[in-house]
Amino acid sequence: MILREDWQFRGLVHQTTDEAILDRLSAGGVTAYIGFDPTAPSLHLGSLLQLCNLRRLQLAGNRPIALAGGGTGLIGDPSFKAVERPLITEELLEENLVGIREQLGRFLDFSPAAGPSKALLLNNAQWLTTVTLTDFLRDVGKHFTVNQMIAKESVKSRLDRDDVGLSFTEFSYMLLQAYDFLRLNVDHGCTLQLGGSDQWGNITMGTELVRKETGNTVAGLTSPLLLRADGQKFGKSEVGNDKVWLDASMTSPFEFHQFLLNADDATTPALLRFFTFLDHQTILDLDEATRTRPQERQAQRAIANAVVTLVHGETAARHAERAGEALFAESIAELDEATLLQVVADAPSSTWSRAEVAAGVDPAELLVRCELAGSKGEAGRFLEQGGAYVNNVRVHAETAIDISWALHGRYLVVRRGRRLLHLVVIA
RNA sequence: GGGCCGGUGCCCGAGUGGCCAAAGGGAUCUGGCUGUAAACCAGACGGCUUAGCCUACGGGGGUUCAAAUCCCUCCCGGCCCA
Repeated sequence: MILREDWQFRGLVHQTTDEAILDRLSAGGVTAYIGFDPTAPSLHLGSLLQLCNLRRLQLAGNRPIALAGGGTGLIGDPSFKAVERPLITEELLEENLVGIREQLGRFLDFSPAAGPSKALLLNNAQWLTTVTLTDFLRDVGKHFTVNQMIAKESVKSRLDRDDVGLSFTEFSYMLLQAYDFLRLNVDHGCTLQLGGSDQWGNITMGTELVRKETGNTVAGLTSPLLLRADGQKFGKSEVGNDKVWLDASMTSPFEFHQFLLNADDATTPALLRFFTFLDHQTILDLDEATRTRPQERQAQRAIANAVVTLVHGETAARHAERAGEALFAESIAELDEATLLQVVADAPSSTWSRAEVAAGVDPAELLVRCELAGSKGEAGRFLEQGGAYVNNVRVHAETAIDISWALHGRYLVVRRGRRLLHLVVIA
């Protein structure tokens, strides 16, 4: 499979500084980089497309560089007003990089066996914290005019607003990113930067800086932003308003799987192309399946299984799928003990004494103690609205729950809403 | 440093002494329909021992029977001037 054709089929190319870059990538031997945010101990769904792109590159014989934005994370925003770039300490950054490194390893080959296309993980703190101010202003700043910088679409909206300003630090961000590209070109022979379409302005600053400072020609390529059918940015968690993380302890494999399984029909063609490595014919067949038999959700299943397998492994993917089936399609009371435990393996759990359950449990208190409701008032609301279930049976405020409810004599599966679970183990 | 404007619930935003737990929108949550979807419809959306009480309108202090609303002060943001 030729990379150019594959990427065009998948719609991965939004803009390029030089269309011929696709041919060079197809031929192999190109060193390319993408920046990642290291302010959390895990990457999230928003990075998945870029991760896949790096993987695709490497599979085609190119060398991927994952660049952690530790420099920018360390600086943060001095005006405190932007929550987007929280201040981060060097120790925390190091910790985060450990987790991120492991996640990258699922997509990229960092082993020496990969030869010249062995992946690299770098941290821009390495050069951003050591370059001197005068060097930076002379070598980087002199190549750009403020006039062109304020014309960038990325800062224009901020400059036009009359309630918030744009700090000099934030404004300088594009120069820092340009400098990254310069260092990677000089030190590692990197000639391509990838990113989302929102990165276009920053990327072109980089290609320009490299050309002016070294005379080398380097390229930029952006991928389209993945949007949901309703125009919202894709990647928010189903439960709450959180991001979908790649770390199993932050977003369980089950939750992750469910999130993808619930993707709306209109988004599946893009998800299949962006997030899976399925061949073209399989993708076209799945498109067709979505069109003609949407209720089977074959595409969603394929996406969920493929992505969870890639991120968490095959076993986790199988368990997640099985758990969903049991939870939504079968009677939970009829599962044998081992299957039941496997189904709720991802859910938080707590241990209660036999005596207190035998004495009878108030449903509202049950929800609060299982952390499925934030307060008694909220618990009351869920019960009133019919959003509380024990062992998949809807319960109300006056429902008396006692030891006779226990599955296998010692479990209560408490659920709030569609898919928020908690397991009570009776000791 | 000076002048002017502003800081309201998760976000945006109305409110300029009592009728304010605070309009409206968005987000979120629950239910209904359905395909564990989208769209749509209905309801909820600070807490509690819930016809009541407590906590909340940047922080602190004050005026008043009564303050998100008035006064003082501090902090933060924006615009302009130096």
